[in-house]
Parts: sequence; C-alpha cells; structure tokens
Amino acid sequence: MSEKSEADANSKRVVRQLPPSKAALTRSAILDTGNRFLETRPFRELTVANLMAETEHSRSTFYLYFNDLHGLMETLLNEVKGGIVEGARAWLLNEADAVSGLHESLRALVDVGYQHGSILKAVADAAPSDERLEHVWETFLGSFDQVVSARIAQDQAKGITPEFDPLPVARALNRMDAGVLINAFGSVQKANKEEVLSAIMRIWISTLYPFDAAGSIGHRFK
Amino acid sequence: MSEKSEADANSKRVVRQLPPSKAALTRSAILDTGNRFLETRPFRELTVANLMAETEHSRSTFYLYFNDLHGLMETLLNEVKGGIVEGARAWLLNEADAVSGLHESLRALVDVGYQHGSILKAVADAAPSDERLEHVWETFLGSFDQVVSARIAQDQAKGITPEFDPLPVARALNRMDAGVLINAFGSVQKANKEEVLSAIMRIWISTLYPFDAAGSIGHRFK
DNA sequence: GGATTTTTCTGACATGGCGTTAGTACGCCT
DNA sequence: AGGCGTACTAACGCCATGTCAGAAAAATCC
Repeated sequence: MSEKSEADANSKRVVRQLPPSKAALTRSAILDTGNRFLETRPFRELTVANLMAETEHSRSTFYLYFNDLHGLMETLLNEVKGGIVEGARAWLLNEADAVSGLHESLRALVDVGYQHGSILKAVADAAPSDERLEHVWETFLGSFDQVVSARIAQDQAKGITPEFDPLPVARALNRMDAGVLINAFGSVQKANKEEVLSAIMRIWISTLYPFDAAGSIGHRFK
Repeated sequence: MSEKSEADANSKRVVRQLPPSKAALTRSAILDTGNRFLETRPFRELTVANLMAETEHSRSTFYLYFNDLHGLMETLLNEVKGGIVEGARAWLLNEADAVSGLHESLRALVDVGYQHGSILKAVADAAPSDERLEHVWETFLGSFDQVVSARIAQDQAKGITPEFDPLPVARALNRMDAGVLINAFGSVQKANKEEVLSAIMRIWISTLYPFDAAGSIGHRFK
C-alpha cells in the first residue's frame, strides 16, 4: 500500500524486491534518515538532495526506492498506522465497560502521538501538496470516523449514549484528536502528555457518556 | 499585517501605496482571481503563472503586489478573519445566558466556514510550506485558544462549568472546529450545514455546560 | 498638445529542486 | 575470463520561482 516493493498498484514501476537484501538495507537507511530528519526539521525543509546528503548514497539513489518525497511520507505513515489502530481496540472491543475502554484507548492514542508526533505532523504537512498522499491521509482519518461512528451507534442502542447522528460527531472528535496530537507533539518541545490526555478524555466522555460523567469527572449535578 | 501596502514590518520592500489607485485595482483583481481559483482547485495547483493567466496582467506583475503565493494567502486569510472574530462575540460577551450565546457563536462560525471554506482550507494547506504563513495560521488559531480559555475559566468561577484546566480543553475544541470546518466545507461539494453545526454544538455544550445538557439536549439522566 | 515625471507593467534571466536516462561498478557464478 | 544481475550515479532537461532593467501608459506641467 505504500511504495515500490510491497504489493502496490499505481506506482509506475515497482523496483527492488523484498527477499534479497542489500537493497532493503539502503531502503531502510533512507527511511531512518528521513525519520531522523523530521524529528528536528519540518517537512518543507526536506528535499531529496538534503535527505540523501545525510546518507552515503547519491541523490538519484533515492528514486530507486521511492517515487518522490510524498511516497516516502506514505511509507513512514504506514509504519505508525499499526500502533494507532492497535491502541484503538481497547475501546472498540470492550463492550463491558465503555468508559474505561475509552480511557484506555485514548491513553494509547496519546502515547503513540507522543512517540511519533513528528511523523504525524510531517505527513499532515506533506499531504496538501500531493493529491495521492492527501487521499491516503484523508482515508486514514476517515477510517476512524467509520469505526467510531459504529461504536457510538452501538452504545446508543444500549442507552448509555444520548441519541444523535453518530457520524458527524465521530468526525468531529477524530479531527480534534488529530489536530491536538499534531499540535501538541508535532514540534521539538512536546506538550505535557497528561494534560493533553485529560483534555481530550474529558471531551470524549462528556459527549459520549454524559450520564457517567458526573461520577467519573467528579462534579455534582445541578 | 499582510503584504506590501498596509503598514507592514518584515516585507523586504513595500511597494505601492494605498491612496492613488490603479494599483489598488489590479491588486484586488489578483485577489479576486485567487479567490475564484481556490473555490474550484486546491492550493497545490495554484502557481503564479497559473494565477496570472486568468488575469489581464503578466506573471511578473504579481510580484509587484505580493511577495509570493503565501503572501497572497495571508491577505486572503485576513479578509476572512474579521467575520470569524465577529461571530465569536455572541458567546464571549453574553454573560447572561452562556448556552444560547454559545449556540449563536457556533452558528455564526459554521456560517463563516460555509462561505469561506475554500479559503480556510487553502490557507491551512499552504501554511506548512511556508514558515511565515505557518506562524500566522498558528497564531490565528492560538488567539482563539486564549479567549475561549478565558471564558471557560470565567464560567468555572460561576460554577456553571466543571473544574478542569481550561487551556488544553479550549485548544482541543478549537482544533476540532478548524478541522471540522475545513473538512466539511473545504471542497467543492460542501457538507450539510445543520449536521455539522449540531455535531460540534453537542460537543461544546456537553463539555462546557453538562448541567444544562440534560434539558437542552433532551435526554433523561441515569 | 507636446514634454516630463511618475506610475504601472513586462520580457528575459539566473537559480534550485525535480525526475529520468544512459551508463558505470561490483559481486557472483561456471 | 566472460557474462549476468544487482546496486548505484553523473548528467541532462524541465518547470516554477523571484529579480531586474527597461518599456509602456497615465498623470502632470507648461
């Protein structure tokens, strides 16, 4: 789903196959370098020459492994993707205790955001300048809209979540998460993890489980 | 605060003064064209040549009025800014009825977003590729964080809003608004206004005024 | 109503990043 | 040693950018 090598529609030519591996080595060297680069400098300063200079390879080598910088970003995103989806499961699968499942999922999300904030920001920054990457990024975000929305509907059926149109609310909450994570953890000096977590946690819970909120948030009603 | 002309630190040379005005005319012709362009095509397709071709002027003329495309975007943003700040006042100033003030403000916000969605998306898209514009955009968003946070603190003092650290929550809610508006109204086929409004409205109110939520949202407690 | 100054505009250039192509270097096999 | 595939690179053409010196058009003067 990303670049040359892995099974891949849409790229003009697939180069380098997985099994033998001097290639795999240089490829991941490039990925590493890119990763390191983006931890300290914004995507706009990343140029192919710029990137490969921190490598022992020539600029043209880059094009043997990636179609362009956006292709590189897509690959980087895919590396993070797993962690996020993983973390989300706590809430999505725990039918028993919605509130604490959500707690857990959001905590996991914030953790991943904290670790890979620079990648997330870089991808979000890179997306608007490339149609394909923009589509990938939006699809990525959109996939959460779907599952969150489904879970909300489920909790509404159970009566633990107020009635409302789930999809737009899911979208809003997800955009919030994305925006907050990138804002908080996208630059060199990262925000306080607990502070961020408790802010988004409060918003999710107030919105989805307001009946619990009294106890859970610890505040009297009327 | 934007480009050549208006009082303006940081631009290398200020050209064209306001009062006499053949210049002002071409300048706004360019702005108009840019505006029109961005209503149907993304920022990444906007090039100086591209833009000026839809004008009766040459490419170089562009540089008489703007430093670069990002400068143009900054000017475009400033034109929208007013409307948004304006709309926010309803809630910020209405001490009497927080909930309905917030209703009003969010409705105004969604209206502005609906009208100028393409500009907002274009600016957000353009920001990451230019340090200066990125700073402007973040400052713009950040300014709302400040005022919203202040208002929250005030309502907490009054006891109508639960106790929590206001700033991170304000930030999260604002990022949500920005993300939602751009997502919903940034492309050619815009989302349903009422749907968007009621989603973000619900989230804001559940979070800030949960004690009202029961009545206002119309759902039984426990 | 022609000359002069000021305003507005433009063609032509240099720069820099991009992506491709033709070709080189190296290891391995037999 | 010759041939083959893998891994790499130097050099090229392209396109958008921003600048600059000077042309054209408008305004002003006499």
